[in-house]
Amino acid sequence: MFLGEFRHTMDSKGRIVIPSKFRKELQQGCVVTKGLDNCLQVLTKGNWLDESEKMASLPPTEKTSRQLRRALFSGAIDSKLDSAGRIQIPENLRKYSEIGINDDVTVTGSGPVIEIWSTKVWKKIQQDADKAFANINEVKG
Amino acid sequence: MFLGEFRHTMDSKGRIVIPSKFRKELQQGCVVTKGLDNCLQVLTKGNWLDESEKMASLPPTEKTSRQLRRALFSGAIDSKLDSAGRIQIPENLRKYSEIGINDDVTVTGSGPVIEIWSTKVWKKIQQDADKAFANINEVKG
DNA sequence: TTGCATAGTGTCAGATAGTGTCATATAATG
DNA sequence: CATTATATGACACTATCTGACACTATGCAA
Repeated sequence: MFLGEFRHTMDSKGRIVIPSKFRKELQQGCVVTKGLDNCLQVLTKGNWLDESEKMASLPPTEKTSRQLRRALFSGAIDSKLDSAGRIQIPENLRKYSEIGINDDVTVTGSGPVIEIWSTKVWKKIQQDADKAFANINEVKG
Repeated sequence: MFLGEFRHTMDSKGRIVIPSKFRKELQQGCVVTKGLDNCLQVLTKGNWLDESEKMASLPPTEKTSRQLRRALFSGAIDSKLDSAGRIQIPENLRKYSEIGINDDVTVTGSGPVIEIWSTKVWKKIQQDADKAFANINEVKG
């Protein structure tokens, strides 16, 4: 279970530090994939296998299932922490998440997965989320 | 399991570099065939046997399955990586995939298979794929 | 058959991207 | 406050990619 919010930066070689609290669970390797709203997700090997098995079993003759498979697998990368607790983010995922070299990054624990955000994007998302949350409470009274 | 997305080019002799992460699994030789949606597929010997058995077992009375089978078998070549990790793409497959000499190529991991795309085609496909992926996650989430 | 043209193969070297390690700075902990 | 752990920048090192080029094989024409 991953919890919390952490500020980091992407180094000049495209690497991001994973907060030390998260490292133990990822020691056996992890998979980085595209998440919604331009974030990246980091999954443990176990979680990834569950996800991907669903996809692999879809019939390849169906166009949409082919598409799903492509999106999932091409947007994923199998990785591991280096000795300093960092992971390398490949170019296509940097682009997808709008995280450039030396940019600020927010890493959040989100239950079973870790999410990585460009801090710029994160702030915006969080404002929206707060707003929605406030509205719900108003309605409920 | 093949994962990720890589940019390369087809060299002046019709060869394509296979990303280093994929090479280990292909060391024992590989099979290149026509894939759906104008891509080429690269399979390990083992996966090729599985796939081709599946195809062979499709009912030959169905017209589309006959067509699939013909495309799959007639378009297939068995190949191996050269010392620089490249494979030679024969003319008929270059034509099928719309990859010309010196063109940009995108190589994607798609689970059990590797797909090779003209980058031009891939960009289109990827948009669709990402959309399908986003939709399914919205519903789930 | 011989010579020529074309396609494919093997090898190499420079450029670049990725990886590993270390030292310092900063933050967390007792 | 002292001590430890963590984060980040720097740098050297390695692997990979790419383009070049020479060599081989094949087919075609003279």
